[in-house]
Amino acid sequence: MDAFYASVELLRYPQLKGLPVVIGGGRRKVDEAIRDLPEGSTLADIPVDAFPRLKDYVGRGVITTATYPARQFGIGSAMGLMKAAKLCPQALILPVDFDEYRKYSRQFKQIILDIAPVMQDRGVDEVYIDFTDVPGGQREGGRVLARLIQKTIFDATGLTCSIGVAPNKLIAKMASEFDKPNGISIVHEGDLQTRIWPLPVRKVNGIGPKADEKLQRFGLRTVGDIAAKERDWLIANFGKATGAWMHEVSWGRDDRPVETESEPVSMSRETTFERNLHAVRDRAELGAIFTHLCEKVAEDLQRKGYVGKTIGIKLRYDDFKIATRDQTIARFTADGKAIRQTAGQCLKRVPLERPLRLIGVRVGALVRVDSPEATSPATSPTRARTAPDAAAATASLF
DNA sequence: TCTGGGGTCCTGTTGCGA
DNA sequence: TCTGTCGCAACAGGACCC
Repeated sequence: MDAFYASVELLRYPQLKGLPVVIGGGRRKVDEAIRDLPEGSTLADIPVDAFPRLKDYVGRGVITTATYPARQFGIGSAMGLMKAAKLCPQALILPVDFDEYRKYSRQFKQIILDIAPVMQDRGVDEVYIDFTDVPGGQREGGRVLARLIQKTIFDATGLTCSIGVAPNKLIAKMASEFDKPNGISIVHEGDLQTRIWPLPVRKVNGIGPKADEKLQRFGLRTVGDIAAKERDWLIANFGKATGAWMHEVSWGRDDRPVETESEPVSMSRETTFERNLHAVRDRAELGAIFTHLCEKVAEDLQRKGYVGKTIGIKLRYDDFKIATRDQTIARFTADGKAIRQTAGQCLKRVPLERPLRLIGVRVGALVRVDSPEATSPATSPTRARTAPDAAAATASLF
């Protein structure tokens, strides 16, 4: 298989070109900051001076994405806004406009589908493409097709797009980062030693901060360092699955196909509060938020045509520790009240002494509402396992 | 100084029935 | 009847990604 990995650059406000800009923050907060901007103006025609600066932003939130000039200051995705403000106080801050992103995302994917129909959706701005069977796909090692895709997307949307071409998804994704933004990188099997092995291990999709840290402890800094280790050594130190996976990855091997369709496994809604809330003191407020989240998940399920039967909750305490509880019920549901009821049961099994900063509701084990399972008679009640922390329940607080 | 929201997948533990 | 063990499903947590 030959794979493309394409990602579009969604920051596209021309007047902001070359400036340090971050997108992020609580939507509400940033909206407040730009409330006084000219009526009816879209972000694209707002003058640079009108945008708020990071130094003027106060409150919780993280960076969703940042322009390359902003990255020069050390700013990156998922960084707290307060920290980013220290690094580059003059950076402009824009609200996250997911509706807008989704619109462009659909366009970008449709264009690719029209050209190369074997496409895997990887989120709002990224896709994998198997172009093995695309007529002319092999010309100049894929470069001709990549250029066509870039040009078509740019003409239709004004978005630039970085593309990696390689024998598999793993390498294609890494290749796409070689020449950002708006680049095309082609990596052949024989380029493994020269182009992949020198990369830091963190560049591998699937090696995050934790795995990186552990690898560093063993003195493994680059992909090549991993490749130099025996497979058995990796398995002994990282576990059977992870160790074997690391070995394969470091040798550039990846046989995952490009998956053109997938069904969702779960849907959830969660929210971080403006200030920490306490289960007792802020009971009414929390209860209202909790119910609202259940209704939102129910709406999402109904709108998308799914029902689920594993209901779960998630709490994040003030110390950032997370607790989750879930429970599988006998019948599939997409009903807000049913979700609320089971989620409430889950809540009784979790400690509620500490202040909370986030609460979330999740529905998993999804099937399509029109599938046979969805309407089949209730399965025998799941074994009620005694909750080990049932004693921690602080009465029925919600 | 802090750290969003929506997901997926994996791992270890535990309880249950065969 | 008692006990061990094995596999499965459910659950909790955590890593990771966009």
